[in-house]
Amino acid sequence: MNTKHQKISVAVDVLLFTITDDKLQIVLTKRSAEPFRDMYCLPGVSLRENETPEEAAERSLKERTGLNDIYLEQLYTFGDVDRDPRSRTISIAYYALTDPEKLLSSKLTEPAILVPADKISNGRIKLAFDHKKIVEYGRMRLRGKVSYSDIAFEFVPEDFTLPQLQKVYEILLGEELYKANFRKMISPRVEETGEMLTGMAHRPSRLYRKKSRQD
Amino acid sequence: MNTKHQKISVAVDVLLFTITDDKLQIVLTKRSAEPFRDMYCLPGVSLRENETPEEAAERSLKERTGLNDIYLEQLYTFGDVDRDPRSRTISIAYYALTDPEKLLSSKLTEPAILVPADKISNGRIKLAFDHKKIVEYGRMRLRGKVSYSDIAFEFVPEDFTLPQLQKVYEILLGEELYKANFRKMISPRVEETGEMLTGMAHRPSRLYRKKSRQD
DNA sequence: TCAAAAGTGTTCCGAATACACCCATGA
DNA sequence: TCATGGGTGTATTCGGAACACTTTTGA
Repeated sequence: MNTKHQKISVAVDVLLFTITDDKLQIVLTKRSAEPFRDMYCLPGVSLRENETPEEAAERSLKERTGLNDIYLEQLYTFGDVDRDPRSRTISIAYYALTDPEKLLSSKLTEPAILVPADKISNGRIKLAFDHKKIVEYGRMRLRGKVSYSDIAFEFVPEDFTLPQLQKVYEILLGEELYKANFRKMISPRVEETGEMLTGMAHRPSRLYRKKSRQD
Repeated sequence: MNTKHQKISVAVDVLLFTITDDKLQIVLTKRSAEPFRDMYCLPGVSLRENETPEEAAERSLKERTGLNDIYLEQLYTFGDVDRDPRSRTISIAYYALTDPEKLLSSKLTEPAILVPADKISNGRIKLAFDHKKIVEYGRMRLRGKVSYSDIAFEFVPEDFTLPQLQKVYEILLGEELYKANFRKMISPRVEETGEMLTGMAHRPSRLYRKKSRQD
């Protein structure tokens, strides 16, 4: 490893997922400058000398969405030689997860919008740079992690009902689940709050909370 | 994302795993310059402007081990602010897998050596920079991927016996497996070559090959 | 003929799947 | 009272864990 000077820039881009309207959604911002002016892209920042990539990702999130303290994990580093037409730039991509309540209450700053992930995947919305690739990679990771981790909980508020949580699983996995079996699978990981969610034209559902530590 | 000039260097480090003497082994090189002179570290290169991180990883492998065309996958990008005392440097880490035959036949170039991963984990061998962290992260990933992927096959020659392959699984998982069950699990993914491995003081074992495509 | 490791068939168990049913509410 | 979705118990299936056994070689 030698440190001859390189002319390589380092960006940190963030893929913020949430679920609203029973769809996986992603936060985008509109580019105000060339190249790709007026196209959408992932919120990103240039890595500063005195911050870690993770801090840069948090900064980007904070700037664009006002969000703090949400699930954040490094996704992949994209480094195609021509991914940025201006200059050689690598992008350390992170993905973040939040429940829509938190996101909508802190409201997005101006040019940021929430779009269904499917509209990117199917090409209805085109993204600048190689950001579509980043989105696809992130969706893949998300799908892969659902079944063996607790990430699904990141998409619901602290208190939630099991039907709500089941819906999240179904959206992330892309398939319907059997109610009874889902409950058996999830019940060791949650605990009742004692509260109910009422007001529906059917039986009220119990509210649950994630168990802090599996026994 | 803006492209104000940064003074951030980009390195690509490679964690090459193999298995010899029934132990997981890692290729290291000795540093010839300050800082950390004479300490061991992972083989790495400085990312060039006209190459992708993956190409840089391949170049590093080629330089240090002569190896081509082996399993290579991006691991993680390490970016602590003070991970390199000389200047701000991020490291895009890759990990590579090879069977020992290939590695030993193409022999390591001078300062490169093969050491048991455990000697790094338990502190008997100290590495420069944050490379111990990279090693631990790589071992974690390796353990995680064994059960749901085919990476174990990368550690055996093209033709191998099931006891050989089982040993690889045991080393990667860190636990003993039951012969009969291991065979049932693995048999749909392999096919017999028709050859046998003879010369042992016990029943000869059949040679197998990885099935190209699962039916 | 014996030790050592290769190789195989069968039982056992628990978790995931599938099915069938009851419950509480607002309209 | 009924449509709607919440909630639960039980049978069934399947794959992994565990066990017991036979086979083939060199020494």
